Amino acid sequence: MTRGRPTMNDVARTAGVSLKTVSRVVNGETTVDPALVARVRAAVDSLHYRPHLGASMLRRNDRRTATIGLLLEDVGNPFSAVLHRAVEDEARPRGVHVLTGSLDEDPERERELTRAFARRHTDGLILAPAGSDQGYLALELPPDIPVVFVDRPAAGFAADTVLAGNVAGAAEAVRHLIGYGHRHIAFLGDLAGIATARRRLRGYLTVVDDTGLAPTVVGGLHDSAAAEAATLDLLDRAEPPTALFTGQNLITIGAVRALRRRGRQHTVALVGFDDFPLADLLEPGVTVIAQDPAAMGRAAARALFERMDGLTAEPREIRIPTTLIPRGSGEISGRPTGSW
Amino acid sequence: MTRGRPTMNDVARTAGVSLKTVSRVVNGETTVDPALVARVRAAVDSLHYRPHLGASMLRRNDRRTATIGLLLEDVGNPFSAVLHRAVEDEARPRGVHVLTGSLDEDPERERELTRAFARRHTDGLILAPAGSDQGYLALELPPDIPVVFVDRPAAGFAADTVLAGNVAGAAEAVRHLIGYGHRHIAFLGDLAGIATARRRLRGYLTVVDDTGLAPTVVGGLHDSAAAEAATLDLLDRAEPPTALFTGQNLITIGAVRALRRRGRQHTVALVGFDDFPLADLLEPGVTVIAQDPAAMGRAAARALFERMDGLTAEPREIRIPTTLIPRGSGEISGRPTGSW
DNA sequence: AAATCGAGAGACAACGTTGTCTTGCAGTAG
DNA sequence: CTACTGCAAGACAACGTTGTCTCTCGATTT
Repeated sequence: MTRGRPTMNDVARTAGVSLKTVSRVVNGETTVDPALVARVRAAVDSLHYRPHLGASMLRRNDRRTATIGLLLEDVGNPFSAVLHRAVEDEARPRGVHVLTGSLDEDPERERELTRAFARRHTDGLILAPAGSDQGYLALELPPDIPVVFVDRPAAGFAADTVLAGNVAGAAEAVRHLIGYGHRHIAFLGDLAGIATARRRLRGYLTVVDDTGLAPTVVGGLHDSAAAEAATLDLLDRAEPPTALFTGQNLITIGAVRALRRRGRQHTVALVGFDDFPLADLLEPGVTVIAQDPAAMGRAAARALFERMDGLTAEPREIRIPTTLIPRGSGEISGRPTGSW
Repeated sequence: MTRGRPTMNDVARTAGVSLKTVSRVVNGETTVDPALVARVRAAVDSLHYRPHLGASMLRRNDRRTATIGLLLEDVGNPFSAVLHRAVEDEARPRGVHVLTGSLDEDPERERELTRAFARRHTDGLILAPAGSDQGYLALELPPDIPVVFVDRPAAGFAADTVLAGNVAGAAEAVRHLIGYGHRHIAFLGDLAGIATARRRLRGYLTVVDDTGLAPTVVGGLHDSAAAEAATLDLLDRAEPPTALFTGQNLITIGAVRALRRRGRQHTVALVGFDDFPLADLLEPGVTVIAQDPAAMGRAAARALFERMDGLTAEPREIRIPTTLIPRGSGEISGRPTGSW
């Protein structure tokens, strides 16, 4: 009674009723004498009683914690942050809260956090896989808690998956550049271990092959500095590409920096995968294949809640289309100036 | 046994030992016969048993949930996102997980989420207040769960507070502009209800007053579009300001857009409060007073953990200094060209 | 007026785990 | 050979709540 926070028992004693009656009042059951309801309410207020969700959920039949887990690459990066926010907005009206974690491309951390969330009995899990195999989920997660993959496909575990149109978006970017007369288009991409990076490369290669062009691929770029160096290297070659397609946000920014340093930002075309703030304010504006992280988060959350509500159907693959936003850098002509 | 997930009891039955022995093994107690430990381990593996953290924490003496709450303005905006990430990084080595929520400047939502987290028994709470009074915390939160305020000061509730040097940073910005010869410096600020906005205004007013200049203040700007309109209005006046000091990220971007539309980006100086990505790649680069959201998150998390570890001391105010980063826009001279 | 019914309120067990106490058994001292 | 010590392992209660069952008492039925 004088220890920690007050319990239902303390309230019952104060109100002079039984424990169970307090429980009924707190849970809004209607079969309680209004006079007793008032006494209980008064006791609750005077003691500042708050129900203990953990104890309640232990005893309840449905065993819901009203919590979901959300594991992203890095909650601090803009893409993940916007996706996170969209998930929160879907969860809010359902009274569900979100436990978050950043994986930093670390498969071990992915497994570790998955296990931690399972111990906490989150009701569901939205995961942007870092590792290449999610087979462990069958062991770590009890069979009744649903999973939705987002941004990246999973392997070894079947579940709803929400993806951007990576192959299609990349193909569109390359076709766009070809439309402006480019014949030598270089691709700068992220680590080959990342599934989305591979898909974007595939989109590039397909179009380049179909058009009979020669591919130029630089991979393994994971940050802005590496991308800048790689771009400088490309530009300094004997036969530099006339256009760049960058596979990711930070790579795009590194490429912009490199183009500036060589004063080539108005002569070498650039299309980047993934939009970023202020892309329109640069000189020239940066043409991008925009993903829609908010739509991805919404779709993932909705799919998860459908599963939590008992939907049993074949795992679905939900594709969120990308949009090409022309802003100038992608509309630089590839035909030699005054060549005819 | 055949229902839901396996419990310690199921493991005990499978291993042929008592429930308590399983508990001891799971908790790594050393007073168990190695042979039994092995039997229990095997049973755990074969059943995929995972301990139920909720039940455990209900019974345990320390009653820790190893969860903290983090309530920010909007987990999707870059400032909050980076701060969130820093908190996660401090929490990770302690095995603590983070429940997040966005307040969207809504005091009611602040209170609602605070209450929700209290029911979940988070061990601590980091809060960027949306409302103007946090007196309710004394009622909603049990006395033993510590709170740290971040980014904005609280009222009506004493606790550690981590703030950026808002007044000092704003003053530095204005002095910087004055140093470049400006006499007519306009301030564009956020909603007056936001404490940080008021502090930045105060910094501006103090320096302007001390220097004997006349203030020009436009307040109530909360998004980029409003800021752009307000800036256009200022520029179109008979005697437009020669320099702008913008009180926040989105306002700075709106101002950049407006300056471009009037072609004044190289003649009107601009310093913005709060850094943003790519500010260095614009033409001219945008001079900013950079906050350090990562340092703020780290400091808040550290303070919280100290309190959770039992530190009892007067509430502290921790100030994270700002840095002026000159990039061009703030170094445009305010003296009429060729005037002497 | 006696028997029946229904509704409100309490007693009790249970959720899955850990703290405490007790038991049993081997090893040691007297 | 008996009594005592020490330690591993089990029995039992408890954490704060809700599901289920039972009880009481006033109201309705015949």
